Amino acid sequence: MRDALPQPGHYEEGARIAVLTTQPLPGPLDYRAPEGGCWDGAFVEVPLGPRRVLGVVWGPGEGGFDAARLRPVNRVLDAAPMRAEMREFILKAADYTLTPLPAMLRLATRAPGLGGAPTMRRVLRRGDGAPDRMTDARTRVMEALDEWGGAAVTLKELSDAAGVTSSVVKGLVKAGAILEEDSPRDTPYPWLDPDLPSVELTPDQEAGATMLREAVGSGRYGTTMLRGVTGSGKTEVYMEAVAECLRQGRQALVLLPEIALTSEFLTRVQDRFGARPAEWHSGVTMTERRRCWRMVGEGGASLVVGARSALFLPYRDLGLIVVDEEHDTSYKQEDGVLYNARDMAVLRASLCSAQVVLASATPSLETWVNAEAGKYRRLDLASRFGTAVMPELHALDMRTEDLPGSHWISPTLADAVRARMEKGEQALLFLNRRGYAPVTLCRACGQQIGCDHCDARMVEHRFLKRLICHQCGESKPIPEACPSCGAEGRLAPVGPGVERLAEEAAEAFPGARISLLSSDLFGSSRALKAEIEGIAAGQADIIIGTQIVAKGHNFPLLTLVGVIDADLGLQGSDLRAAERTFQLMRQVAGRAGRAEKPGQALLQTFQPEHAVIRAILSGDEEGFWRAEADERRAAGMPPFGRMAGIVLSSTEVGEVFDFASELARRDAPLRRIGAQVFGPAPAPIARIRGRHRVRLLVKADKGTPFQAALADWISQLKPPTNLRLAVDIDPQSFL
DNA sequence: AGCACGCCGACT
DNA sequence: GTCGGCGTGCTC
Repeated sequence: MRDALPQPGHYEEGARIAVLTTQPLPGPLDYRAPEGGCWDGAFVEVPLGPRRVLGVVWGPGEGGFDAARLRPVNRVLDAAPMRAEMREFILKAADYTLTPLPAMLRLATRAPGLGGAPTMRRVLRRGDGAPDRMTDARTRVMEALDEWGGAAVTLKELSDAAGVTSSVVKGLVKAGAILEEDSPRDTPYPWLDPDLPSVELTPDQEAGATMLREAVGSGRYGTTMLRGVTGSGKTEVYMEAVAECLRQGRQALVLLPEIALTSEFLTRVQDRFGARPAEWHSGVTMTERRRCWRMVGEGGASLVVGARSALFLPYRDLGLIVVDEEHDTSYKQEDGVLYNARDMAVLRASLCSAQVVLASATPSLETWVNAEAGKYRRLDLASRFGTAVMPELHALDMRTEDLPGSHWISPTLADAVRARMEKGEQALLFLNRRGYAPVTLCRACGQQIGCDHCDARMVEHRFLKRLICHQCGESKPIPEACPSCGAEGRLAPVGPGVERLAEEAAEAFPGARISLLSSDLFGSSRALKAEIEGIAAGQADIIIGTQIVAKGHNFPLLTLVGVIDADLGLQGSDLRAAERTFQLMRQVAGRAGRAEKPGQALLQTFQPEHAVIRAILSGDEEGFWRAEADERRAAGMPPFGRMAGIVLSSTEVGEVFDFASELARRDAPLRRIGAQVFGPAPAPIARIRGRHRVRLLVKADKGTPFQAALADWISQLKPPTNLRLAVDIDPQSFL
C-alpha cells in the first residue's frame, strides 16, 4: 500500500501556505508549513519582519511572492483549529461591513494567552496515606475535601473551606493524606441540565416554546421574531429553546445588550439548568476570558451569555443564538469594526445551520418588516396578566400646564405622584438626560460652555462637581467666571438633567424617599444592582432615572410612570427618532403595574397631536409599524433601501472637507448601480477629541451590489496620512 | 500595527 | 560632523 493520499487542507512541511494575521495588511501572506506540517484553520505563530505575530492558516499559498524569500511558520499553537464555517463567517462579515479581513480576525482572536500552552495549576486530591497525628483542624480539612466531591480544588479553596491556614493543608500533603497534582487551569463549565423541572408555562408560552423547540430540533437555519410585552415571559419561552438546543448536544448563545443585566440573567439560568453558563463581556477577567474562549472551542461550554462580541467566539457546534432586546441600539458597534450584532447573528446562524431568536417587546423596524415579509417566523406572546399589564396612558399637554421657569414636574403629574405615595405605592419620573443641566449659559455674554475638543456642550454634573463632555468624557471643574467674557457669578444652568429633577422632586415632595438611577452615579454594577434591589423591596417612594430604568427591572410597587419630556427623542430629523421614542416610551410605561396593581403612565408633551405620541397612547403598535414602514418604503430608506455612512476625520478641517468633496465628485462607481451620494456635511457630532468629522451618505436600491460599488468608489482615492476613513454600513442614524 | 529607512534642520 | 524630527513604505 502506498502512502495515504494527501488530505485536503493538510500541508506537508515546506509546502506553500497562506496565513492571515491580525496585522493591518491587505490580506494573507504566504509562508512555508513548519516541521510536522499544518492544516487549514490552524492557529500559528509566524515571523513578520522582526516580530512574531498570531495568524490562522487560511488555505494553500497564493504564489506571486519569490519562493526563495518565503519564511517558515514558527510553530502551530495549541488551540482547536478555526473551523471552516468560522472562517467563512469572518470572510462574509468582513465583506458585508467593508472591514479589512485582519481587523475582523482580530475580533475573533481576542483571547489572552492564545499563544501559550494551556496553563496548569496545582490541585489537591485525597491520598492513601494517613497522618500519624489527627488534629481538629486536620479533620476539618479532610471533611471539606470529601465534601468537595471529585472536582478539582486548589490549596486556597480548601483551606478557606475548612477555615484553616494553608500550613495545615501542607502538613497533610507532607504526610501523604493529600496528593498534589497538576491539572489544566481551563476546565469545562459545569453541565447544564435541560430536563430540570421548569416553571409552569401559560398555554400561550407553551405554544411558543413548542414552536421554538421544533425549530431548534430541525437542525436547520431559521429566524424567529419573538415579541411580547414586558411581563409576558419572553425569557421563559426562549429558555425552552435553549433547553432543546442543549438536549441536541449543540451550543447556545444568549446575547444581552447590557452588562448590568447579566448577573440577574445568570441567576435565571442557574434556576432553570442547575448551574451557571459561560460569560463573555468586558467585565470578565482575563483568566475567565481565556477559559471561555478555549472551552467554547473544545466543547466544554454549552451555553454562553454575553455581549455582542460573543458572536465571534470559536463555537464548535452552535445551534441557537438568542438576541434579547433585539432593538437595542447598543448592538450596533459604533467604533472600531462597525457591525450590528443582530445582523451578524443571522449571518452566523445561516452559516452553521442554527436558529436565531430575536426577542423584544418593541422590535426594530427591520425585524418587523422581515417578519411581515415572511422571512422570519413570528411569535407573539400575550401578556400573562391579560391586558392589565400595559398601564393606562395619558398625555399631559404642557401648553396648558401652569409651570414656573426651571421647573419640569407639572402640577397634574405632581398630584398623581402624591396620590400614589399616600397609597404606599411608588412613582417613577423618567428623564433621559444624565447630569444636572445639559447647558451652562453665561448671563453676561450669552455664551454656552462647550467642550474644548468636541463640538458639544459640557454637561454639569453637580454630584461630581464637574462639567463633563458626554462625547469624549473630558471633564473640568465648574468655573466661577465665564470662560468667554470673564464675568463672575453669571453662569446659570439651563434645562433639566436627572440630578436637577431629583432636586425639584425633593422640594415638591417633602419627606419622600427619592432614589436616583443614572449610569454615571454608580461606581460598580454591583452597587447599581443593590440600589435596584432596594427599590424593589420598597426602600424608595420616588425613582428618578435615565434609560437604565427602562430595561427589564421588576419593581412590584411601581404604579405610576411620569415621562418628563416625551418630546426629547423626537427632536432632530433623524428617521429613526420616531422608532426609538416609540420603543423607549412603551418600555418605560411598561414598568408601571407589573404586579397585580393597575398602573398609569403620564407623558408630558408639547405636541400631543404628534403621530408618534398618538401611537404610543393608543397602543396601536401594528398601526405604528405599518405607518413607519410605509413612510420608509416611500422614501426608499432602510430597510427598503440600502444606506452607508462614510465618516472622514482629521485634525485639519479644510483637509477633511476637501477630501470628502473630491470623493463625492468621483461617484462614477456608485452611479453604475444607481446609488447616490449626499454631502459632505458635518457629521452628527462635528468634532470629537479634537478631530473634525465630515460625513457622506450613500443611498442605493436593495438588491444592487452595494458593498462592491462602495469598495470600488473608496479605493479611487488614498486618504492622506492623518485622515481616517470609516465606512458604516446600515448606519443607526441617517440625518 | 510596528519598525526601518531616509531626508532635512539644529546643535555639540 | 551627528542627533533626532517624523513622512514613506514594507512586512511572506
